[in-house]
Amino acid sequence: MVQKEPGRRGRPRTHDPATALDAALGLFWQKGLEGASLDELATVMNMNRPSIYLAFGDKDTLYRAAVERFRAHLGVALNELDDCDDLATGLIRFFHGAIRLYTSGDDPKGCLIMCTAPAVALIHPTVRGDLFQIMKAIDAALLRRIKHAVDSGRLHGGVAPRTLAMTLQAILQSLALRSRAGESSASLRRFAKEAVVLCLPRSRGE
Amino acid sequence: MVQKEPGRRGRPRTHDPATALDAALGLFWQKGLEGASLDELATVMNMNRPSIYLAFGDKDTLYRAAVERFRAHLGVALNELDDCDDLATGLIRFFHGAIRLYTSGDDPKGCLIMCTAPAVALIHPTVRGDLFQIMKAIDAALLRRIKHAVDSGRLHGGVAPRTLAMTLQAILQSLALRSRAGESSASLRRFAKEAVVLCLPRSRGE
DNA sequence: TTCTTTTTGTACCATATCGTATTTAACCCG
DNA sequence: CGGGTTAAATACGATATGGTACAAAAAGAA
Repeated sequence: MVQKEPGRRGRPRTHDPATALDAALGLFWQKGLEGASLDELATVMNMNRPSIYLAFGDKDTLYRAAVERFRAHLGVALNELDDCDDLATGLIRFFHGAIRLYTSGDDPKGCLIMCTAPAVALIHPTVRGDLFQIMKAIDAALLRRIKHAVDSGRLHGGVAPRTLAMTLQAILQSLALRSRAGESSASLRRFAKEAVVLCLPRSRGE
Repeated sequence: MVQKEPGRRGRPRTHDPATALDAALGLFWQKGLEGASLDELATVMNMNRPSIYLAFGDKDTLYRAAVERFRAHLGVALNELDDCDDLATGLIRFFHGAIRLYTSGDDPKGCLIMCTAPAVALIHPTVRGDLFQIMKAIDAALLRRIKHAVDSGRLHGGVAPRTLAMTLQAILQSLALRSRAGESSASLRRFAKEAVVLCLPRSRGE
């Protein structure tokens, strides 16, 4: 019904795993790991519970898959930094893209990862491990971009690039938390723009 | 058993409400609102469930009381900023105090508010409102201190104080999330120290 | 002592939850 | 068409949960 792989045996699945995972992601995003029940998940995924278990494993595993998918979205947004010569404008674009994601939909939900994973991090050590790795990966991605700007002479290396990277992620995390708390996207955009100016040492160009 | 107020009628309570609330705070801090069951709460509080309801209301209300108590702790730490003439050293002290709080105990738990409230913010609008108000209050407290430094000529007013205040809270929030994710307190302390240097425009004194 | 008041403690209940055993359906291949 | 294979669908079960009714206890007041 959904797709026809010729060599595929047995009854065909009526769902597309990717869209089903996206639906699960949406519910986890809104309600968190513990707030989303399997019944609700089954509803939004258009699957019954046994099928979920067959396709994705138990609830924790499904949640971790949703987290990984969300992380991939962020990774794509991070790569957009490379499309921009100027680091400052690239960062502003990245932050504004994040704000758009965080405040999309009926009610702003912030970041699935930063807003829902910490709550269960101490109960689910694997989730905590995922969270730690994701933060480190974001640090690394920002650091790579910063070093590139320093090497090409467009950024004064006055402060440790590592500290700058962590501060930029702090801003990203704050955007995530604040949007979930209900702060307006206009306020967040203003903050992001001015925070970049605050944090970036003057580039030689301007 | 705990205290004898002369005019008090009825059977005396065997628990101290303040210490019971602290115990509940500890469990919510570790497991979040949904992860902490009433049975566990009753155990750590040394109360049975009906007594909890009589003293604190339902689970959500108890959680909000724990959040308010934690916020008061942060408020005290924020006031320490006034004890220090130099804003930079005051901020570093404040951040280091927060790190000490976030990484205290057997396993680091981060910030009760920033790490557990966002997960349920969309399900419990009152919690989201509390979260919003708390963020605004922290912004305001930092802003007040920044303006004071500007007025007394110790801080160059190059960037909007409001943006600086929000950026400083972003650092605080990042300390909360990162400590919960398992980052070492040594790394966090280094970050906090260097981030303050990065964010604060040079003061005239140095 | 007896009554009133307030808290404690036990028992209970309706429901929600996660997970699975089992049956039924849909498709490919021979 | 019939056997094999895979997934869907129904049903079930064991347990956990939030919340409360009710009884017992401990104090002051009369």
